[in-house]
Amino acid sequence: MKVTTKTIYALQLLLALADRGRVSRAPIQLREIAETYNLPFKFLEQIAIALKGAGWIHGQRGKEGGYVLSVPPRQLTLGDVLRLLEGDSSSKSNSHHSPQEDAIDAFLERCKAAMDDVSEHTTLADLLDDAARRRPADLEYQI
Amino acid sequence: MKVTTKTIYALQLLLALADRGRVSRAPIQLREIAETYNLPFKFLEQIAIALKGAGWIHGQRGKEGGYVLSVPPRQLTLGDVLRLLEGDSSSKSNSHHSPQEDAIDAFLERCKAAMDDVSEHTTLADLLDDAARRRPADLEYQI
DNA sequence: CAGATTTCCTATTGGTTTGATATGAATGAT
DNA sequence: ATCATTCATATCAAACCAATAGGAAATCTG
Repeated sequence: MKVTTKTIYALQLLLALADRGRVSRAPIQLREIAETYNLPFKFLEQIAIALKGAGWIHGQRGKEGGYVLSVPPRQLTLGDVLRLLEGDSSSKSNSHHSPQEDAIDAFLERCKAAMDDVSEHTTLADLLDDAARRRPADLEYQI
Repeated sequence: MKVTTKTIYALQLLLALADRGRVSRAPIQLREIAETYNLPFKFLEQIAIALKGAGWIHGQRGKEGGYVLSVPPRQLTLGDVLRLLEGDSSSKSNSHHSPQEDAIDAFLERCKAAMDDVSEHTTLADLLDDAARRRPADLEYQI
């Protein structure tokens, strides 16, 4: 029902990397992203590691290091991101099955399915496009 | 993303009251519901008070007291229940509006809207029917 | 009226999650 | 070598969650 700020930050990070990746292939430092978007650097670090674990970004260590998106933005669905960061939530382990509980579970499952239908059909590229659309035209050239 | 057990219990309570309400108009005690469905009594009490506050159930105090559903099951949507128990979550107060954040917010809003579309169109009566459908036929007559 | 019973109300507790910071090791560019 | 950066853990405070506790208020029965 409620999405954590960790997930929001992750999306912002992915957005930033995708945005920069359109222009240059040079790695981008977390420190810079944290500053430009006003995000807690150390927290971002943890999130970046998680994203790296999923194989979506590549981290280059050392000086001049940073992160690069390692997946085409059109190929990464926001459902993927939500699933990674919001836990699996598929606690099918409840062995008690009263008809009432089953009906409730089924209802909640339908809610989740409706949400998934949106998130699985929205890609990072879509999000990037939407952000660009919301950016005033005269800022398009500040890149 | 994750629904609390409080909400689950609330739905079970409403289901129980709706089920009993089809037969008799006598109030049903929380103690009994807690026992038959194996729910923590004191916790149920709090939930019942919340549901009463929303005007969906009526509480009768004293001996032979209990709770009665005070709303037609077909009129109470599960969206109503979710909204009451899962907080409002409409934290539109964020005055910082980078295009990126806006795009992310819009995406999450679309997810929520998809969920709401299901929950607002599912009523307690639907849930009751579904539970009855899942109940073996030979238990229909145990009432 | 007296007593029993049930809802109503508020506080508190233990445990988990969340958001964030701290510290330092590993690694790579120059 | 040096420095900057990712990588990896550990820790912390605050918030939230599930549940319990204790009693006040109301209402039925006798």
